[in-house]
Amino acid sequence: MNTVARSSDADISAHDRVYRTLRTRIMHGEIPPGAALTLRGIGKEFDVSMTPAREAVRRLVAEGALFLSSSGRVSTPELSNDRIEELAALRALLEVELASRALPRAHIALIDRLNTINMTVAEMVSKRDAVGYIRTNLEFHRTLYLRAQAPAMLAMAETVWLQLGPTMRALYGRLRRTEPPNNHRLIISALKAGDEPGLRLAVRSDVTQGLRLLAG
Amino acid sequence: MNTVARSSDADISAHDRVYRTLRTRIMHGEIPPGAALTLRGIGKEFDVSMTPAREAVRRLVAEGALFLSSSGRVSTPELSNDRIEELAALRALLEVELASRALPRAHIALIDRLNTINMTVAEMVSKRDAVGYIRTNLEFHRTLYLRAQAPAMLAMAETVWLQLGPTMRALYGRLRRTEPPNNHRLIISALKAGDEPGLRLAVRSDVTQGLRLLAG
DNA sequence: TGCCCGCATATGTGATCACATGGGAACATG
DNA sequence: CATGTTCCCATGTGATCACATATGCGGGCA
Repeated sequence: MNTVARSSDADISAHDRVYRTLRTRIMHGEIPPGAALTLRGIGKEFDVSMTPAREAVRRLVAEGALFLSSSGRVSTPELSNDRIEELAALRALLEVELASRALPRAHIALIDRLNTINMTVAEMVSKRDAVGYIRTNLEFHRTLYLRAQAPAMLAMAETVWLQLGPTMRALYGRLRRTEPPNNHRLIISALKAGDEPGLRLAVRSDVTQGLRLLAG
Repeated sequence: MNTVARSSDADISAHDRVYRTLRTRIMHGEIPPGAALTLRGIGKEFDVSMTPAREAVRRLVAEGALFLSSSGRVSTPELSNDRIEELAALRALLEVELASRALPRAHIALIDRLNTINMTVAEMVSKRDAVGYIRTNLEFHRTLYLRAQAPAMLAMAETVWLQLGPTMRALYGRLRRTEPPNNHRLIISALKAGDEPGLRLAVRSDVTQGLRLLAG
């Protein structure tokens, strides 16, 4: 089977399909930290040869989504506390700016959509669905930041999410909280009121809260 | 020649050698915007097959250093003004934070090194050596930011430098200025004085100045 | 029983090949 | 001379193979 870019499968290249699927899995916390991946295993799962599997893995390594050992083996990263704190600081830096830029463009339709997404987030929390929570929580943030019209900045924020994916699964998995997200309501309120300082504070709190309780 | 990881060449893998070389070229502005690259051409230059060339290129595309057309051809990016402004804003955001974190650790030895580097920067400016200027200017910034002990943040800043590499070459090439970098002296002064607000302002000015004069 | 050594194999790396396709030059046409 | 068309080849994609080596397991030895 030497078929290249077959017109089924939406005309997408093989390595891109593999890349996108793995990226989503990692970002949403579907893979725990430290899990090993093999090129032949990936190839077998996606029914492709090692070549596209290698390209997808290389790309994910470049984005910090996967860790490459000195012998070339790949696995999801196991982040140190220092690294987690640094990534949290990066989230704060980037996302506060993104929210601030989105504020003047945040009309009522956006706020409605954020409210709807936030209800799904609360549902995931009550169901203790860690992966669902991470996915909808990121959807909440991305929906807001898309309004900032700053694609490079959003891409950087998503890269940070990607790096934190497996760790977030581990953290929220052991967290066991049931309260719906209070900071999200603060974000929506600040958007409604056009309150920029309040928005910056709410985003910063939302982004850094879950990562503070590590310390072990 | 099927030799894998031959012990000469510092035991570094072929794709890594290609990657590092291309990355440095791009970041230092040795390649103009819109220049096309081919896998076979890269392979021929580095005396490797297409495989490591592809991996290196993929990685650089993932970092935004190269642009991948819809048909798979790769070239250095030609950035829009909006994109340049956004990347400048990212530089400001990240590098102000890095400088601020480096400030409490900036002892006299560091300031001496920065002064030395800055003399080389001035020399490059007087020689109108665009590539040399970009290289030493980035060395100035990296030397300072290394003190921040924030590797993820520094990596992000370097990714932004990488994306701006070819564009910086084009901008400074048409700039033709001869004044030595004044903002660098302001940065050093603020470091000596332990003046954090002054440092933040100086870094922000230094980072955003050269990119303001585009507007066409 | 615990530890170390060796071997089999799983795994990554790089080369090479077959193939589809897009880009650009050469040519034709108005 | 300008513009559209055709065709060839340069180029990217993916599969497969050969090879070096790290990993991990099993057996032997203290």
